[in-house]
Amino acid sequence: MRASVTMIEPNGHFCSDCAVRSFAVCASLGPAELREFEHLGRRVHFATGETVFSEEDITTSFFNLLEGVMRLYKLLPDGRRQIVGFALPGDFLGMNMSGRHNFSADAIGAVTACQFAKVPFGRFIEDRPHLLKRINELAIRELGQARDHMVLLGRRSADEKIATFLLGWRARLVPLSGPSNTVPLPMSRQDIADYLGLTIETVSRTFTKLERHGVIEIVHGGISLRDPARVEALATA
Amino acid sequence: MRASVTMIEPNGHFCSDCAVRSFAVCASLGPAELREFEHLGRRVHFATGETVFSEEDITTSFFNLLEGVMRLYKLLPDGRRQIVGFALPGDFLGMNMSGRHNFSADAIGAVTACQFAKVPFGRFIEDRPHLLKRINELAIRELGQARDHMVLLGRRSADEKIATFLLGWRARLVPLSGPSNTVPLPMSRQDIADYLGLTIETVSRTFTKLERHGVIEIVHGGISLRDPARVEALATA
DNA sequence: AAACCCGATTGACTCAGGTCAAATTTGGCA
DNA sequence: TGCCAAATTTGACCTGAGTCAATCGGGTTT
Repeated sequence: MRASVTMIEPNGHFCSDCAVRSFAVCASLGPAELREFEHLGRRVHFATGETVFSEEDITTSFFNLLEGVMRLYKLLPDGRRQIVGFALPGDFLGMNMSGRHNFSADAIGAVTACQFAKVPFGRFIEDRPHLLKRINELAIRELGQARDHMVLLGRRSADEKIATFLLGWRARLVPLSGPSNTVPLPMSRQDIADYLGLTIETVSRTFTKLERHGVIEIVHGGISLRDPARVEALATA
Repeated sequence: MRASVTMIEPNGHFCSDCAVRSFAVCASLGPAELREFEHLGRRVHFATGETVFSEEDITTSFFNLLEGVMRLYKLLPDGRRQIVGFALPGDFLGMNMSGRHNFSADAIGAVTACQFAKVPFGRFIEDRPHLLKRINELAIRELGQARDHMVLLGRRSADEKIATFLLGWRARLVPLSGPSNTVPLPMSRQDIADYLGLTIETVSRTFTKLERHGVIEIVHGGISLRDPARVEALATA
C-alpha cells in the first residue's frame, strides 16, 4: 500500500485560502511570511489505507493535515498495535525535528496534506521564533492529551473508555463541523479497539449495550448520542 | 503535607558547578547567559511525600530537578491514580508556558530543585531561541516516551509491563549513576502499580514469580537483575 | 523487648474483558 | 440485481488480573 497511489499536484495552491489556516501551525505567520511559506509546502494526496510514514523512517518531511483523518500508531514485534492518536485537519505531524518519527501514520479514507521537506522547513523556522513557539505550544498540548490518554488506558473500564472516546472525538470535531450529538466515526471498530486498549469484540459489545440502554444509537458511519448527559456521567465516573 | 517543610535557601548557588548542568535545559546556555540565568532560579527543597504542585494549579513556576525523584500523576474524581512518569535529576517540569499544570508532582524521598518564576523565565526565553529550541526538544522527547508508555498500558501483559519498567528505569539511571544490574526502586509498590496500570498485588506477585524463576532478585530498596537477557526477552515479547 | 505501624506479600476467590467460533450485516463491484 | 469479501455483531467459554482478607516483616516508639 505504502505510497502507491500518492499524487503530487504541481500547480499552485494558496495558504491564504487554506481551510485549516486559522488553527494550524501556520496561524502564527504574518501575510508576508505566508507568501514565502507557501513555496515550502506541496499539496499531497493519500488514498484509503495508505501509509504516510512509518515509525522506523528517519524524519525527512513534516505534514500539515488539510483534509481527512489519519491513525497514528505503534506496533509491537508480534503485531499488537496501539493507536496513539487520530489526526484531523489542522494537525501538524512529524514534530521530531531530528531523528526518526516514532510512530506510523495511515490515511483513514482519502487524505490531503501539506508536505514540507525537513531541511528548508528547519531553515525557515530558524529565524522565526514565533513559529517555533507555536510548534512548542502544539507539542505541549499533545503532551497533555497523551497524559490524559494514559489515564484512560491505565485506569478506566471498557464502558468509561468508550464514553470518554465518544465525547473526546465529538469535542475535536466541533471546530471542524460545529457541535452535534451525532458523532461520525470514520475509523473501524478495530481502530477504536486499538486506540482504547480493548478488543474489537468488547468495543462492539459495549456499543450494543449502550444502545440497548438508550444511551446512544448506532447509526450509519457513526454514533448518535441519545442521552449525552448519561454518556458524560459514564465518562466522569 | 503540601509545602509544609519547604525551605528556600537565600544564599548563592552556582549553575557552573551544578551536577545536572550538562543534560538539563540549561545545557543550551553559554557562560555569559548562565550568569544571568543564575539569578532567575532559587534552590528549593521538598521533604518526602510533599506535593510540589497540583494539576489544577495554574502554572506560576517551572522546576529543574537537581536531586531526588518525583512522581508525576493524575487523579480521577473517585481517587484512581495514574502515574504518568517519574522525574529524575536534570528533568524540567511544568513546561506549560501558559495555563495550568496538567498533572501533579510529589517528592519521593527528599528533593532539591531549581525553581523559576514563570514571568521572568518567560522573558528570559523570549530573546533566546536556542533555549526555546532546547525546551522544544525536551517536550518532543517526552512526547515520544508518553507514546511508548501508551503502548505499554494498552497492549502489554503484567509480566511485560514489569520487565519493561525495570529495563526502562535502569536505562534512565545510567547517566546518573552508571550502568548496573541492580536497579534501585525508590518508589513504593503502589507507585509502580499506578505507573503500569496494575494493582499492588499484581506487582508484588509478578516480582515474586520472576524471583522464583531466577530472573531477578528482590533486594532491599530495589531489584537485582540476575538474568538481564531473560528480562529483555520478557520486555520484547 | 514488647507493642505498634505500615508497606509488602500471599492466598482464595471473582469477574471484566479476552478468546474462539459462528452468524449476520455491509459494501463493493461485475 | 446478485455475489463475494470484509467488517461487525453475537454467543459460549476461559483466564489474567482484580478484589478481599489475612499474614508477614522491618523499622520505630515506648
